Amino acid sequence: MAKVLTCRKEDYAQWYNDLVIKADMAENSVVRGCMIIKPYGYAIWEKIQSELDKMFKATGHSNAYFPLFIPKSFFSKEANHVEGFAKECAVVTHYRLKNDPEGKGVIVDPEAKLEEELIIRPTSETIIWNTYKNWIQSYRDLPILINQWANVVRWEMRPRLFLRTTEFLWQEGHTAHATREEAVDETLKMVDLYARFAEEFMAMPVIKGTKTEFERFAGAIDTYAIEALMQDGKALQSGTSHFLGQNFARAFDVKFLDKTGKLDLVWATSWGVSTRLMGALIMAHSDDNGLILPPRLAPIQVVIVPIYKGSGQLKDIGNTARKIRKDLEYRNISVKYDDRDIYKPGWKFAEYELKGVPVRIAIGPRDIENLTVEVARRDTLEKVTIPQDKITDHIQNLLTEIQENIYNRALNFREKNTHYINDYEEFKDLMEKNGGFVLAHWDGTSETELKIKDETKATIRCIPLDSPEEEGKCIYSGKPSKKRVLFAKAY
RNA sequence: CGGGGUGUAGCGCAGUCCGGUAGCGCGCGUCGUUCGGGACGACGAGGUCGUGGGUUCAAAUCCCGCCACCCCGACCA
Repeated sequence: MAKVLTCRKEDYAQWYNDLVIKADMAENSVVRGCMIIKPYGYAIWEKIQSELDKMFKATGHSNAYFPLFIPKSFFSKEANHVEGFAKECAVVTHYRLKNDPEGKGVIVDPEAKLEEELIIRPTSETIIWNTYKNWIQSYRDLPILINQWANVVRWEMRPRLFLRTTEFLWQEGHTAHATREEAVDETLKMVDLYARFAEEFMAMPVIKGTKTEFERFAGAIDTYAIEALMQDGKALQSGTSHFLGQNFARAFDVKFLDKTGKLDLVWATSWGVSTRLMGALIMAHSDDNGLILPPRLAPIQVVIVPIYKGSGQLKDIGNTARKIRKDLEYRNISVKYDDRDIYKPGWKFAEYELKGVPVRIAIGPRDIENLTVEVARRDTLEKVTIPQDKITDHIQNLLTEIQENIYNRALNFREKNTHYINDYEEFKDLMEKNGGFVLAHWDGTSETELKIKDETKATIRCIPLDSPEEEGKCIYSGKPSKKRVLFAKAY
């Protein structure tokens, strides 16, 4: 088969780039760092959105929409928050263009300067808390459980398709609560929800944990995250949920009267996942032939390819194909029958493998004669011949099996690449060679964390929630430690 | 911002050293033969050579300036 992708072994980053483009998911735009999400890529994002949205609603959240522009002054209200985002904000200073008097196209009209600059949201805490101030007076107004689907802009130094783009799509939940406990519960509930989504829909095992002070969200008391291991041994932070304490309520003066008539600041959380999940999905499962999509997120779950000579054969095959499609669609399986005459079967096989379609059915004259079809699965590339009257059940079971198989494969990979390390030399050696997850003891100081980062490029991805209490010594400083933390090189 | 590289047809590139008709592969269009793992033939369309200046009879090619993009680092969902 003709190679369209760079091999993973040869150059993992190049393989990723090739795949995103060749599978027709996205391309770079004329604006540096901003991508064009193409229909096939967007269809996957829509599946992600749709499933998450159902989960948010099932946990009591509603969608709303807040503005793209945020007054500059809002960013000075929460000190840590501005420090975290100031370096990467796009700023709107003018609101009008005019023809260049010297005839060189258009220029920014200097007379149309804004009194106060507007910041294109890098995240919406500030404008949302400024709004919540007007919505909240009493404990009866709480909780507020809102999510928004939006685009945000962060002026990153080095963009990569899906993984780190200047503009990206995401959802951001922003909730307001009467008590600390309730807000903490919400934070945990949402990180659990993300983990469940990653594992059940993306077939991607994740580790839940809290971030260290150094890695924490700007303005948060606690940041919880899900971390996944990619095939090149690097970690990808795939979702975060922040307990914001009363920081934003304090910054925007959002108070409420409790049942006893006492005035108190409101407790906050925020949580989000972004189009970065697309990158995670690609890197968690795919191979040198292309994308491998989990059936639960694949826009096309089954493709039917006819193999024929002449229009007579195509007609018989078409009738069989359409009947199979109808039976599968009846069970809510999405099916594409590709009878385009401009491409040969071999071309189509390669194309749908590149695009990660979980199951392919091929029907040729041989099958018409024998009342069979050929079924190929994308995850293992295995092909079997199945009687036509068994096909619907077979496909339905196969989709479930593929979903489980790619999850287990990713889980096995992670287990093989998760190491318990007690020796710093061993740690350095591992980070240099294979990467992967390392569980090691840490003395809890940012100083040690930073030194390890400088020396090995590995960072503390999280302090895993399920990490057991255990007496140990910090891998770097030798000071006592009670818990292992998760180290990895990260995206 | 530091280091490296690249701008030539939709895409990938050669041509630049040594100035002289702008080329190759893929893709695209028409027609025909094909079709169980990326088919083949014939004909055809398509380029301000990133940009501004300079040298020259003549510039993709030499000289000077500018711009853009990519890769490696610091930043990051």
